[in-house]
Amino acid sequence: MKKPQPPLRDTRTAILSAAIDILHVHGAGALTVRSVATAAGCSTTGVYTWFGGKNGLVEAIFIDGFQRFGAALDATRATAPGDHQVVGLAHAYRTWALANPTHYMVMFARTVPDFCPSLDALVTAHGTFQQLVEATAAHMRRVGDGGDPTEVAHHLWAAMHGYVSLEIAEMDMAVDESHRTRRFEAGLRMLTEGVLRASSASAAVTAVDVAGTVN
Amino acid sequence: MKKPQPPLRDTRTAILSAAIDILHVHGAGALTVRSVATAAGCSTTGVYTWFGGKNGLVEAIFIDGFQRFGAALDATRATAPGDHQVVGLAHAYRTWALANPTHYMVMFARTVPDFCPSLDALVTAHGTFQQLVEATAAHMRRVGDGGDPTEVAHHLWAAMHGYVSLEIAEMDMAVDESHRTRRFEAGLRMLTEGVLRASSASAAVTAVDVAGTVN
DNA sequence: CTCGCGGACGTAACATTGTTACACCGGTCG
DNA sequence: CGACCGGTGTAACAATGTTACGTCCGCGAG
Repeated sequence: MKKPQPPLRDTRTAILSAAIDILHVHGAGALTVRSVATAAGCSTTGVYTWFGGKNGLVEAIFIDGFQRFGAALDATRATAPGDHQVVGLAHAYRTWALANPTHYMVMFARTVPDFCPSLDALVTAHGTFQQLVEATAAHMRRVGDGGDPTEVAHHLWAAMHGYVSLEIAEMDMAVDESHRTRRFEAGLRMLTEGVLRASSASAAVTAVDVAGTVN
Repeated sequence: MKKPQPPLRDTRTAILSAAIDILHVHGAGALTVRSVATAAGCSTTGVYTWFGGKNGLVEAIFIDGFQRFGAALDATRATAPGDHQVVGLAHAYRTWALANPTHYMVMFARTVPDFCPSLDALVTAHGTFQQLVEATAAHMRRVGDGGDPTEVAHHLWAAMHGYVSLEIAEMDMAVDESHRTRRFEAGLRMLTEGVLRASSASAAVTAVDVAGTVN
């Protein structure tokens, strides 16, 4: 089979990076096929030859976002392998999301109306999530918690996503940035302490009797 | 000043309800001025006379959503005034959000690209949030917690929003609905117990020393 | 009663956006 | 050399948000 891929894919990467630039600078509303094409130095056809359309481009943005996101989390895990790896990961999570709010929203909030991530894209997202699971598992092992790390990581993820996405949507009525940071850290502390405190509690996470709590 | 408003605003309500119907049934991507106008039985001009454009219409949807959301939460608070009012409120929160996912996303996730809620809209949203604050305050009073109810309510809100919005975006890899429900309830239980447990903890929420937790 | 005015409305146009059809061009292989 | 095939650009088409303009109706002034 011929040369695997001559530098033809350069236009593909040019288009993708131009799209991500536009998304970061001007928001999802400015992410038009024409603006991306002109920024990439080609015509609109290029978007269709390399991505099949706008949805394909958004999916590439989605996947690329999770790769960058995962890389940022990975870097944090590598440089801060101490006791508070989960806490460091959470801070990296929030830092990346607040530094790339539009990208984060494309990944988590379906900012582009008619876009639905494919299975491949969801697999990439799942891989990023696994980092949180691993860090959580290490943390729980260190503390002697016998619960299910995946489930605990889901709780952590949901909480981090809640704080961060409310913050991005400017729906938390916090006065200033430092207040938001303190709130996030306080919630994070409560969570980690609460999750780790009782092994029985996190064991009950996977099979909890529910009936009594509703009313 | 003449009659305040003769039934002229009927077209306004017709347009708004048609828009909400379309949003609920076909999603935010199908929310076009033309489709709304035809569904409401008028021309596209009506949207501009009554809402000033698509952004105005989306803002009306935003406000109406928070009013309905607040009414649902209010109803729950009225019918379940027992000990677990916060828990009941959380369930009502999740139930409403999962029953109206596209509406919820317009309200919290900026699904419509170039829409930014005005100050009035944010005031309405804040009013809905106050219900959560009041229920939290009552709960904390009952348990003797001396922390700041507003801050605690923010933590609860962020967590609920995290679970629910991940669920709506199909980003939580839960097998089935009951698993998601159990997860939500387990997280909610952890949260309420954790928040209430130590008054000192929730007092520290408002002024927590941070420096040591980052690394 | 007539006239004029102003608000609500519809028709039709315009700019923008996603998408597609078609022609071109350069390399590769028979 | 000629045919094919993939990447590219131009130009068109349908849909959408928006606006200009004309129309109709109700109401108050003269």
